[in-house]
Amino acid sequence: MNNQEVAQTFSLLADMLDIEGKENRFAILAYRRAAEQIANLDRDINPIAQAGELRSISGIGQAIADKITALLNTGSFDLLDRMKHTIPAGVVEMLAVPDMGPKRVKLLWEQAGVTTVDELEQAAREGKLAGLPGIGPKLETKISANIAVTKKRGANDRTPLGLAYPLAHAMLKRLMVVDGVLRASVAGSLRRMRETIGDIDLLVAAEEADPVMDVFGALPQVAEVIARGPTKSSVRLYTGQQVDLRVIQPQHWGAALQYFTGSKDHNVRLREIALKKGYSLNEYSLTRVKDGKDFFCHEEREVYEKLGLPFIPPELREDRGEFERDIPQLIELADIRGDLQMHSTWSDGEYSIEAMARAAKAKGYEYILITDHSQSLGVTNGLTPERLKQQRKEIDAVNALGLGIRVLQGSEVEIKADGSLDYPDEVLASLDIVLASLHTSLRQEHDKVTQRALSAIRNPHVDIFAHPTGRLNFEAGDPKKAREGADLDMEAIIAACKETGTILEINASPERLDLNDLNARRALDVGCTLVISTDAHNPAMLNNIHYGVAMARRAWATVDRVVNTWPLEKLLDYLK
DNA sequence: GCCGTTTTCGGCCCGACTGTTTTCAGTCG
Repeated sequence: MNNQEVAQTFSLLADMLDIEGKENRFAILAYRRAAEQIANLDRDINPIAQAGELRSISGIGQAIADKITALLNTGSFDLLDRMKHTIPAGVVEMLAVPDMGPKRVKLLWEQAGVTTVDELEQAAREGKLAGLPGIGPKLETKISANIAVTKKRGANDRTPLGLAYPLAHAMLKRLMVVDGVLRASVAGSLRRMRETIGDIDLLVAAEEADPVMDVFGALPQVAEVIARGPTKSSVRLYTGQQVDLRVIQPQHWGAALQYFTGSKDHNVRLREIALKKGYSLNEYSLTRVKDGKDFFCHEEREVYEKLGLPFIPPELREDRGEFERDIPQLIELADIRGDLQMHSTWSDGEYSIEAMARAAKAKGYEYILITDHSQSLGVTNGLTPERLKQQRKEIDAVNALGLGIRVLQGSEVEIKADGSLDYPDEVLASLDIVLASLHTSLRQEHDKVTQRALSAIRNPHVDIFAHPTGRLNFEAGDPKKAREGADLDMEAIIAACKETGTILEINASPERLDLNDLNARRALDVGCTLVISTDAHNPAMLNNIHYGVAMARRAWATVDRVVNTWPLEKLLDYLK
């Protein structure tokens, strides 16, 4: 069982206990916290369990550690078996329908015999829900509509960051120019730059909420207004996402932005710390408990300052150690000096080398690496060794133009299905920097694909292992199309990169984000170096670099560990 | 069920909105 499967098991257990309604609610909360910590773990839980070190994970005590051990060894544990026996799977699935929580699910199951989402849909349609305790005609209609939305979107359908980000900023841009709006920001998981986003959260400061709410509800992206109160509106977009807007008074800005950025677990920890220091924290202010005095925070930073904490950047607010460890000076967008993966018309890029160089110079870069595909990747017009030589002449010519940016020749060399590279060593040796990556036969079984990657990493000519897993979060033009990455032994890959000095790429293309934050953090913990590259196929795509920087920040990366923040001389020295 | 720079026992974050309610329960984040 992998980490996500273990986490889902405890989340399921908590759901079942919630519905049953007998267990102490804090015990259920403990199961949920454990699930969250396991999902956020940057290492495989199996070796941790084998070493008997599960209790070193925050939120896991002896009881849960024992359950995890049994789960990993036997596939289940007693309480899980008992609960699965007690509560039908279809009953738990009803929780995925909005407005259906544990109480209503239990009510419908026990008093109306509803045991699946389909039966719930039918019961709602036939008017059998209204009249049950606490349920009237409005809720019945709402549940019916919610089921339709759930079925259309799929239960746990989070939106990839790269789709949610432009959507949210387009809406925010419109809200910012509403009369009376003083400040506006995205919040929630989008501000933390998580790789997937649940609901989109927007925060606005204004004296009057109504004009903002009016514009919000009438935005062209909005299909339906779900809720509207004096400070909060929720809408559903045509593209399926829910967007929550909070409008607050300007003096509440700092506390509100902190609160709505989350994560939930981070905020719970922060409020616990506040209470220990004598303050109660909510989204409006810090309140001193002894005399009820309110301390407003105009800036988010003041919330942390008042509690005696360093400012914690949004990307770190996941309860992954940010309260225990020193907060380093994280890498920033402005630290990037060059882009070490991009394509030109020599293979499948859309612009000439000169055009890419000029665009990179305009971004303030000092160097770029042209990394057109290698010969075996036919669909991309990959380069033969002969064409590589011709390309070198063109690169020399571009460098002779005096554009103020250094253009290097590289290649994104295919790691073939048998683990060999697509160019002989003497060709690789002629390149300034060599990337190796997997595009084909990604579905090879675990050991085979891992060995294949390892043999490339161990080739002394290979400098960078690019978009390591090969996963796709979505595909431009077809957002629903995604694919899992190769089934790599990431721990072995990271160890080999550390041993050989091979650089691991964070591919900043929003379709990839590969390495993701957890893998990148593990790589840094082990001592690897990283590079953040856009894989641009046109000048506009160079701007995707911020997604990669965000992943690196979520991995706690500092400039000394990210090679394309270095001056070119230092980078080339390192590669020798 | 977890946890401790007040605690190894007694706590465990806080508020908005809706629908069903004559004062609040349920859901959500």
